[in-house]
Amino acid sequence: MVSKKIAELSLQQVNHNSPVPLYHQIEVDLQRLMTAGELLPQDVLPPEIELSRAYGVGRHTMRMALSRLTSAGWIARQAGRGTFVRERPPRPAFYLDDSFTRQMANMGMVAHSRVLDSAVSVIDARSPAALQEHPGAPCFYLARLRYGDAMPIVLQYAHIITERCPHLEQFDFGQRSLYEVLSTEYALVVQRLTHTVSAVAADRVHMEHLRVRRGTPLLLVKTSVFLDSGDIIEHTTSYYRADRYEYSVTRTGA
Amino acid sequence: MVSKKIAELSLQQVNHNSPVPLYHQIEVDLQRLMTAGELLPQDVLPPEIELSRAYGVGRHTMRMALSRLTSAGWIARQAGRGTFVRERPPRPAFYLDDSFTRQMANMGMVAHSRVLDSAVSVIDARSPAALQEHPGAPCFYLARLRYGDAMPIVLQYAHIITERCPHLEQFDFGQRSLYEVLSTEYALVVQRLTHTVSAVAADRVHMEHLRVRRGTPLLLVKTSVFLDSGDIIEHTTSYYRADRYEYSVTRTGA
DNA sequence: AATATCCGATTGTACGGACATTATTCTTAC
DNA sequence: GTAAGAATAATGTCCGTACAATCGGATATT
Repeated sequence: MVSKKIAELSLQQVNHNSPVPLYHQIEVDLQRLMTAGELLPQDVLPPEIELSRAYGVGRHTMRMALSRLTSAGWIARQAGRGTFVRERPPRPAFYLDDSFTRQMANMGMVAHSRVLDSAVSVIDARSPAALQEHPGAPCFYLARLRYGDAMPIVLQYAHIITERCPHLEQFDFGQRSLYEVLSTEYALVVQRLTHTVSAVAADRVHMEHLRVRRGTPLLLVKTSVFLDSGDIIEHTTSYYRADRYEYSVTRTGA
Repeated sequence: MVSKKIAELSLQQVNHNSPVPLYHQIEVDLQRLMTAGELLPQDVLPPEIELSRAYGVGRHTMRMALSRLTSAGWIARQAGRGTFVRERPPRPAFYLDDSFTRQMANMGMVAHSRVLDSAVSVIDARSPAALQEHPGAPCFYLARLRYGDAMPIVLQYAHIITERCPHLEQFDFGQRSLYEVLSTEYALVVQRLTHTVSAVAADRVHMEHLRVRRGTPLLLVKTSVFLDSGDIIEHTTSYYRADRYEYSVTRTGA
């Protein structure tokens, strides 16, 4: 278990005159090496004393940077052994891209979807409960069956309120994520989203589309998306095949 | 905005010969003052230099304690102003134990639980897959049926690796959360936790304890808790009655 | 009276050194 | 050969100092 040599790493020199604290400049630089693949999971960093010399800072400053990277989950340290690069560099807790496409890609599957129904309408009493605060608001409705490779995975019913993003339906959401379109085309910022996960037994509609037996347990995920104005912009109800999909979430420490 | 005087606080002296780091002894002492009400939200702590003198430690050690209390959410510091006691002492985003109790309370129900089985053992091949990286590690096993009012809600199987927290079983987790005990008694910091949610059909064991019919869809939640050292410390498998419980999570954007 | 300036209090950043603790590796004794 | 012990290497704890940055209030100026 030999540590990386200083010479093997393209450390970027710190700027002692910058108003940015030295420890933070070092944090950013090491994060760069880890995201760029110059430092890989399981790799052992050079000892802090060597790093401090290489960066031209005191040991205390170097330890400050390493300690903060430890709290943030980038690295783990063990007395007497060394400093190790952690398995998965922390990702933001907030995925703004289409998580279904991403998860399928992670599992080595190709995601695609079939539109079952779509309509431009308004919010009325038959719309999901989460949207009832905006009766009469124009909305875009989309029912899709989404596949991983050739297997149906999820049946999704999406309602998007188009009051602040007219003609949203013109975009191709096979290519772009909703969040990306809202941000670049309408300058709308997603501030918060909530997921509520439950389990239900498959009924006749699910049986047909997801090709499961009646009563098979399905994951029911309700997603609400809110803008920084506080208004809800999207609500989606999704029925996942529980045998082919897991909902997972990571929380990183206070 | 005048700060508390040292004389007004019943600081407990630290033990310089203890193997417990001084900064951690101070952390625990200040937490005691805050939970006991001797220091209230909005209160301003004495300046770090006075505190360090009062505790008989160097400024660096004092800052270390205050810095850790800051990360944990107990206090907030502002250059030029002072150190303030935060509004709500850190809440369980994290605490397993506590989160069930809290959720039941939110729904106006009284939570209690029945221990079905508990044992001190070691990780072996029959242990959950998530723990297989630590074969032979000592662990504490706890199977519980948890109720909201008189209704069974969830069947939980918890494995806690006690390698770095021996005799963890002596604490009463009806009163204290796992996170709080790890933090104050063992100076261990929870860095990350992951939840994986799936759905399964009730089998015979579930039928009996949760009092549901065979095949009823249940929410299967697997929780893994990791320390800042990168090591997993706990894994819990929970079977929730989906008709009485929803898993929900909110993500707030950058 | 309003504005600008200074000053003291407090936290933040950064340097230095000393010794302790932990894990690994190497040596030695049997 | 194996096991105990010694040396080594790494992180952890703790102390000291110096100066910078920030904030609030007091003072001085207009």
